[in-house]
Amino acid sequence: MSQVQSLRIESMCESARSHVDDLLVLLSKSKMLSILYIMNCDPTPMRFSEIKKRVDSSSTTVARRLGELETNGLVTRTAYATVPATVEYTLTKDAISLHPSLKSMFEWVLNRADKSL
Amino acid sequence: MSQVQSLRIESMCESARSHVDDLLVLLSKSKMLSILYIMNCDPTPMRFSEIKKRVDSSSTTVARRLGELETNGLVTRTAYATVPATVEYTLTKDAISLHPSLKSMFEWVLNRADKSL
DNA sequence: GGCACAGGTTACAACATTGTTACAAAAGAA
DNA sequence: TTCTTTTGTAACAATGTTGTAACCTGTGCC
Repeated sequence: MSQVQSLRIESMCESARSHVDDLLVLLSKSKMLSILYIMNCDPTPMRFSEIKKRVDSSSTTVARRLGELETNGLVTRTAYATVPATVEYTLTKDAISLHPSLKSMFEWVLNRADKSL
Repeated sequence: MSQVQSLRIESMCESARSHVDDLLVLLSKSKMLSILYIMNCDPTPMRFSEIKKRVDSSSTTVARRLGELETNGLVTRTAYATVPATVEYTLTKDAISLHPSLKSMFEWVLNRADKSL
């Protein structure tokens, strides 16, 4: 293999690794796993206030997380021109496909939390 | 149900919820999922330097993460009086039981990272 | 007009986390 | 004696993240 090819492949791997890292950083942000889990458990469009109530965090943080999820194509945001405003968030297919992992991870967490009581 | 009972149960739930939150905070710390995944994929005792190399982070952060994992009963640390010092880290049974979730989560991440190239 | 509501945004101060640098211990090799 | 190695720790400055408080929109209701 030429040095050029080798370098190109290496840089591809670098790029792939950085994408992986980006995703892990995204998933590791505070409340992110909770938001995904909550939305996955109740797979109907969910309103901002409902999500905020369930994850128990500030508007700022919830808005930030939802924005990041939207940017990364994991949720879609739909605003309705009602009064007062209604906004619904829905998980995309990609996010839904994460559900099995998320579910078993939360089962592990719940199980462990139980034991430590 | 008496008010006392109701309060007790409520406080138990509060306590359980806080344990869940603590675990999620732990798992959401930087490099934590990577460390658990790396160690789970190669389920033999792993040395500090090997972990550090594979997660590609500073000694400080790796040491902090491993310390937190040990505190939470997810890894055991064994030091050998060789020269220079040798220290091996092993996942506990509890951490190993997280492997299926972790594995499918990483598959999802890798899959998504691939697509975004 | 003034208030309420949902769903945010902005600015900012407080707090948390990170990597860097320097250091340490222990003993064998040069 | 000094160098090397592994596995860290301590201090600290830089950076990142959080919640709070204030504010905004648009409109129906009193």
